[in-house]
Amino acid sequence: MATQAGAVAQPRVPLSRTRVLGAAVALADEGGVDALSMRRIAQALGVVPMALYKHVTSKNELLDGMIDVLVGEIDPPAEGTDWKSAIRRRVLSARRMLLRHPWAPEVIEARMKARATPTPALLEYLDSMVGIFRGGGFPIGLVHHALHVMGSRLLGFSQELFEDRPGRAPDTDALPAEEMAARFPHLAELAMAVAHDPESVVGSGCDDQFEFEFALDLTLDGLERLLRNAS
Amino acid sequence: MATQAGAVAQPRVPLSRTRVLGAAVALADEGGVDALSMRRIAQALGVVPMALYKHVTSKNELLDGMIDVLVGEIDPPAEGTDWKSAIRRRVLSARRMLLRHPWAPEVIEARMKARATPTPALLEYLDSMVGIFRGGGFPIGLVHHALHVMGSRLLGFSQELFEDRPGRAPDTDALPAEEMAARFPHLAELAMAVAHDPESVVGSGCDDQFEFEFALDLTLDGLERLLRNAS
DNA sequence: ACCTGAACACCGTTCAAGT
DNA sequence: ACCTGAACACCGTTCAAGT
Repeated sequence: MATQAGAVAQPRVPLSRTRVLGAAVALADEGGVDALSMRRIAQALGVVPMALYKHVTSKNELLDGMIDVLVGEIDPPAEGTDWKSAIRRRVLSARRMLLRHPWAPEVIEARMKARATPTPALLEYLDSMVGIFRGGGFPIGLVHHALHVMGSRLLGFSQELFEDRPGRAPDTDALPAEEMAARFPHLAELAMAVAHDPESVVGSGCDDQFEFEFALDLTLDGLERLLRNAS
Repeated sequence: MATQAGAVAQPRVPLSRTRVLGAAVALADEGGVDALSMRRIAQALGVVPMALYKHVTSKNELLDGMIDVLVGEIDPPAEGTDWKSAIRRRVLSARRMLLRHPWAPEVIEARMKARATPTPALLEYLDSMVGIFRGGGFPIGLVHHALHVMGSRLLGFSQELFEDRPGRAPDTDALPAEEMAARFPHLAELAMAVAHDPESVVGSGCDDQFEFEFALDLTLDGLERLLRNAS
């Protein structure tokens, strides 16, 4: 059957920056950041690798774009609440986004180290966060401190060293449990206590969501105290 | 001039795991994590690439080893002080280590996501930190919370989104200053205030060391308050 | 038994040749 | 003018051939 000349060679949906970034995010969600390559993104889109460079100038710029896609997934600030619950809600929304994209902290860390300035969407997000603090009566100098205190928690992650990593293969250098307990007695005691804590989720060891909110609230309470002393 | 057969072909200092890790850390210190490749480490050591695999089973295992080298640079815990200043000193020592190796957070983040367990040296470090909290009278459950609250600050970094990055080339997508100020009014106000703050270091914008300690102390004060309420 | 060169299966990106 | 195949300069790691 004959088709209109030229039409058959084109992809059904024309390539666009949005489609490239979408495919990249999907690839990273599936296979982690190691699975992300220009060639594989192209393959997923049914396109020759060089075609991507029309919509993205380099892999680094692609990573920046992916960060902005993620920041776009964070809920806009709530209207008509106090600063504390507005910040709290927003941070928890950022955290939900992050749980969908576990590769994000690593990419954000890497790109932030390389860039002179956060990406545009990140600037917008930070600007709005600063606006919430200001609206809550924070003097500008205290806002500055607050940003440092919140650190990466503003984006929903706290760079845990000890995350639950279910389903991961045991490390090749892992020690037997008894030897672990002998060498790291305090960690062993901690693991024991957490495992028997009725508050924590059964099987998973510790309730990450609870702990995240606990740390977030401690931080916010500290800032609230500073605000009271300042005014 | 004749030399003893075989002697001339050997490197003056025989290769060892320590030498491999040392060369890798030095390479990362110089050129960042992107400059780190097995081939380049081998070149720096005057050795064929495959020779490294005698002392290191893979690049990932090399990265783990590098992390342990860094953790080894953190000062041992101070004796005979209260928990608060012991933790504080140790964290500030970790931060000094980190300032010598700016690539560390990215590598730690990446490896921690990939491994089931922190590296052995990191476990030792965390165990000792837990020991300090315990020695200070913290109930084990509160130690658990404390670790989550401290998060990455235990290792001296707080994953700042807005670090000073002097000497970095301006981003290709950077906006002119006036447009920046218009689009991000709250950040502009903040930048202005920080620039005029007599407390901050001239030229650098904000005093990172001061802000780090400020955030650290706020966190430690929060934990101290929890401890008082618990006992 | 040890060591290592060549090879394999990838990368990101340039560039010139095609339409 | 646009698109793209081949090529370039790299990767980490396997493996077989050398000693």
